[in-house]
Amino acid sequence: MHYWLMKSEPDVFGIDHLAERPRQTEPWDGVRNYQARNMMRDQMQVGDLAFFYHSNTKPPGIVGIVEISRAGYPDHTAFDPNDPHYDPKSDPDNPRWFMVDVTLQRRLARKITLDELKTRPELAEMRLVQKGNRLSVMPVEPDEWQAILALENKSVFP
DNA sequence: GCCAACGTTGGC
DNA sequence: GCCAACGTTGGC
Repeated sequence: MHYWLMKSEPDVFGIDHLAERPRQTEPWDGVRNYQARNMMRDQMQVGDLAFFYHSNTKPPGIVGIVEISRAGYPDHTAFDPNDPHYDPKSDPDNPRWFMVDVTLQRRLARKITLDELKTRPELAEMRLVQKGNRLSVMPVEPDEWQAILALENKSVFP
């Protein structure tokens, strides 16, 4: 059992989109970063939980929790020349990119913003708040996971 | 829209 | 194997 954080731009695919999908489940496709791929391919397991993070929006932050409902399998969008995530170097016999399926578990009671996470001393080591971080899929330590959940029902950051 | 901080590519 | 050029991410 591992904890994760997964970023998506709400204009492209946000938590509202996930909520509208059949069984509230969707493949997490289009990831084209090797570190992120390795985690999805090798480490994510069915039953793992991940924070759903909205990036490139105002303000960025965590908006929900998803469960990994299918472990790593080839990202077929890499095989489709008409797909924006097409990668000619990936082929079905030797796939380069992998994805997992995520299922919405619940929305958070409120958005926990990046700004708020940055103010918490207990989260100072979190990957998300480190300078220059760009990973779209990253591990979350169990104590960080609990610390973030504990913020959910506190009054909104002043 | 800007741009810093990466990550990838490809010539050499 | 180095590294300059280029492309992308994502906060601001």
